[in-house]
Amino acid sequence: MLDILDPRNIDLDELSRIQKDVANKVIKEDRVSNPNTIAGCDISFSEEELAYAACVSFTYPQLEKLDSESIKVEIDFPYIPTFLAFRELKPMLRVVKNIDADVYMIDSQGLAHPRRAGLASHLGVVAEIPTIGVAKNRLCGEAEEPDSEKGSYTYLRENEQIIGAVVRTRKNVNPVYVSIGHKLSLEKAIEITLKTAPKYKIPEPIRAAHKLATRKMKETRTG
DNA sequence: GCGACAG
DNA sequence: ATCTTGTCGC
Repeated sequence: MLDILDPRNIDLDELSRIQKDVANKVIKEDRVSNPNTIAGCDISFSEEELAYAACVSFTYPQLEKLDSESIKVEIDFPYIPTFLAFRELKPMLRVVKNIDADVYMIDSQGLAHPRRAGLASHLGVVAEIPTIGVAKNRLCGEAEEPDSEKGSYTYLRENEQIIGAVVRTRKNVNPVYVSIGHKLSLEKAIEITLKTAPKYKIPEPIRAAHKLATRKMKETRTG
């Protein structure tokens, strides 16, 4: 029996071609002038093949909660660095479809990816929505350490090109990795990231989505 | 060949 | 990502 979760049974060259195609379709300029609503998306995993995807929207820049949605999803692809989209794209698409917002913040890289097609960009291109990639860790590129004050940032570079920014959303706390997802400039992405993180390192929309997904997952485990 | 490697 | 209590620091 073929194990679909076994990385050895996957044609990574073919998936790389898909990612390069996605990268060519990414729009790096602002197609949203003044966003009034921002949503965050995330997924929580329980077992290998079961997870919960959540999306929560807020007013911007006031950050008042507007709407939320969470769904149970089947996972049919393993976690392989640089191929995260093939594991989380479908669940994200389903949950994003139910929540309306001007901009979507995704817990992953956007252009700050070896083939410039991280999950945030992939989702943006496929769903045709403005997205921002906000990751807790670096995938590729190099950058200097930003100042420890909140709001400071440095650019993440790879081969002389700026692919993202290392942003300090909280004083003396590890920075987040921000990059263009789709239909928004890097400057706008950084601005939105900072404005949606008034208190914690992780921007409120993503934080709320993560908490909702995790809560739903644990409710199913217990009850 | 070796190390790095979003979630 | 997830498994987990207390604990150090602003």
